[in-house]
Amino acid sequence: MSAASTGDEAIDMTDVDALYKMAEVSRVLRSATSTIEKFVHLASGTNDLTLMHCLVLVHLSRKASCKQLDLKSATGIAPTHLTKLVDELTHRGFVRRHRSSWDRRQIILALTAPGRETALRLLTSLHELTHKTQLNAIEELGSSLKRFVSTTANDEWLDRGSAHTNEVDQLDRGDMIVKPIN
Amino acid sequence: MSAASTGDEAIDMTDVDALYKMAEVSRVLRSATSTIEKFVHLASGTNDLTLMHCLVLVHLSRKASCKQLDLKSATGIAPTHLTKLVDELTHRGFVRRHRSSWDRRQIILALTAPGRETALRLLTSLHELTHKTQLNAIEELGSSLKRFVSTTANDEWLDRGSAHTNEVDQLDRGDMIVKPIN
DNA sequence: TATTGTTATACTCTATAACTATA
DNA sequence: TATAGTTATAGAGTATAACAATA
Repeated sequence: MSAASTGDEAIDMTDVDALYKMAEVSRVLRSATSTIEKFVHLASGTNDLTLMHCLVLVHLSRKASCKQLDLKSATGIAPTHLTKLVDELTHRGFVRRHRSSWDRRQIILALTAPGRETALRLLTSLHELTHKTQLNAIEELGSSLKRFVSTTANDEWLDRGSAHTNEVDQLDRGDMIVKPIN
Repeated sequence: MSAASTGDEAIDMTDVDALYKMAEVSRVLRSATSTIEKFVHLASGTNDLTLMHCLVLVHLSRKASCKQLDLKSATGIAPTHLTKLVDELTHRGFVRRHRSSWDRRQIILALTAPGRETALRLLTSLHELTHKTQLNAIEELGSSLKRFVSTTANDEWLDRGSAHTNEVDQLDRGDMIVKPIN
């Protein structure tokens, strides 16, 4: 109920309202996040898994195994945070960590049986409860914001180039020899 | 570059992609936030003002004075955080805090001359640099997310009613007798 | 030297609870 | 008792820098 919703919707929207909207979207986003997290709570039994935990679980459930590097680029989670998330998931017995014998710098991740079950239950919940409309809503969402950001980012005022290091992940085989660590 | 963008845009979007999108939107939102914050940095001279600081500044610049309670409901900022924000803005000399003599529980906020200047410079920057498209993008954004949240929130699975205490702010006069505190 | 991952720290915003002062 | 605001704490996620191990 910011000042943005006091009359002529998108027509008379002033610049000020952009600020209100930003804050509102940010809040609603948290709300949506916690909604999804509730699904995982129900699916997993624990109440300690966040949206980012879900992301990791779901991504891993799609592949037999996955390099941590690919997980990073696929989810966009900061490496420093990813380490903690995998720590916690490993500690809960959902994920196993291996070290690649091919390139010993890399970590290979794989779900355990309970981890895979949990991920599948989460996906089932999401499938039952989300509808095309919602998915499309989220879809539009991302592109809308990206439009906003890219337009302003190219402006003369902002010299500092935004370090966008988005690389696609495509090169995971998941069939190399690995050894357990943790 | 999540797994969501590997082919048929919104058509073949699976439930999984909702998760990726959520995380992506969250990240892009931060990006947009920092874009706006750069405007304030340029307008204010300091680099220590966040989007929420902007919100407060801009909201205050629209009224002669403003109850903190109204600021809370207008911006949606948590009371606990609002205290800190106003602390900082007061410390920077942008805001003055008064105690209402009418209801001595309430705090009345007003911009100082530098604060008002900064707010106006910020608004000018925003006006020059944002376009209708971007504003509409943000507008759609909020409603999209809200649709997602409200649809899932009414589900049988989630019993805990979301405590939505959104009240509109309309009752600030800004012409009552106030006394300085800080 | 460059890359992968870890550790540690600081920061922003939220949520909660306990508290003061006032109504 | 209820309301306005403050304080303190914990949490999630990000950013950054320093570091180890490997390539």
